[in-house]
Amino acid sequence: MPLGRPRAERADAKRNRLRLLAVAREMLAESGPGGVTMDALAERAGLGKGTVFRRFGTRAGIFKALLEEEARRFQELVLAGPPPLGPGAGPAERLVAYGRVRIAFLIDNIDVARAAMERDLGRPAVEVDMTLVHLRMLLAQSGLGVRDPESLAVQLAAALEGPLLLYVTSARAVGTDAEEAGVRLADAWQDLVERLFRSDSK
Amino acid sequence: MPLGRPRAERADAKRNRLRLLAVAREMLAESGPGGVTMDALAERAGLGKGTVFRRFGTRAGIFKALLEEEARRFQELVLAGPPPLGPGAGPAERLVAYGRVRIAFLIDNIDVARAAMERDLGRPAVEVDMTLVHLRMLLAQSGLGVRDPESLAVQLAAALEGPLLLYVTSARAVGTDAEEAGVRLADAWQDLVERLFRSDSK
DNA sequence: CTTCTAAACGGACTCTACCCCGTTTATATT
DNA sequence: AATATAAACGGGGTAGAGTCCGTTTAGAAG
Repeated sequence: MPLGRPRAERADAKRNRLRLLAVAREMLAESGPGGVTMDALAERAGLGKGTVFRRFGTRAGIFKALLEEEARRFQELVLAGPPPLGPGAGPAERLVAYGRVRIAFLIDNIDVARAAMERDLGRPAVEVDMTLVHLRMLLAQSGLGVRDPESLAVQLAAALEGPLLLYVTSARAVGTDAEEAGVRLADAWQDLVERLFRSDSK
Repeated sequence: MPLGRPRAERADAKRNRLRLLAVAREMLAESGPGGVTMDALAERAGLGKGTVFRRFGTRAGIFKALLEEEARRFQELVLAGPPPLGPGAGPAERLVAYGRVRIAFLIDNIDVARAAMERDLGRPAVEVDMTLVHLRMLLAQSGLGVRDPESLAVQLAAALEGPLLLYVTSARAVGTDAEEAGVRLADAWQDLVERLFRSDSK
């Protein structure tokens, strides 16, 4: 009497989902995010357009899904890998390490990340939540006497991801810039975190 | 021999620009951002669609323009109004005050702000730049030994505006939430700024 | 093996942002 | 006033996201 769960994903549904993601990755590699249109994706995957939308809800949904695949890998490092990224180091150190890796990740996938937000602001998706959850945890462990840790986590998440998504990209016309901008942001992030922790001389 | 400037805005162009903004405000009031379509706007203003696009470049451009009108008013308060928002108070105090007012502003105009970004990420527009410029200035005055003030300003700007644009809105289905979320964010912002300044015991 | 039903499928349809380019007009110049 | 020209205008055309709903199918139950 399986009433609890909403019944497992049907086999054909799963097959098609994976196929669509694979094809999307191909198209992405060939012609960038702009080249991935819903029609083209459907046709090239040999499926109907309706199917694509039921599976991913929206165009941005496809990019979110792609991003999550990537992110899962590195989430494991965060949860169970070696310090300072994984457990074992102090909160401040881990925050800095997480920021550095996260920034690198976003720069590598900046096109996809931007496409994942487009036309779909306000639905942070699992993607962003990952950062949020992690920051929350580290802040809780930190022993800082924060008045509202939840809000601070939100702000720090925005400080970490926002600049990449909003600013760096616009200057991307230059090209190699992104690399350098990433380094600067990472350093600034470290500076910010350290100041935050230094302020608590308790 | 006026070669320097690109020749002033033509009279008819200006008239139409103002008319379009006025009509857009009307439509916004009547049916929200979703109700403002380019076709409808053009028709109701008695102009061609092409004109709308030449004037504002993109749909988001219209909302940016509306936002700027609003923002100009309060920018004056920042630059020349009474402390702590205006000059006269210390940098930390002014940062806190700016954040509070800015958050209130964004909450009041959250629909428009979101519409101004939609489909147009990566072009922060004058809107965001305002915050950036102001933060940069206050940080410079602060005497904090920041390694890279520019990057920190970017991060703080994101911390201030990002949460509104990304999180609050998604939970807006609830309704009255926004009000309360704004207060929490403002308090958290104050906390963040104060910690930042406290850390520098120079 | 047959039946049944929820879920998946497909593709025509709609709705809009945005482009293009031939036509019109404001304004500077003579 | 006549002329020249850069800018503005209009609105039909294109493309792509997202919706709808009738049809098909997986897979559970008997």
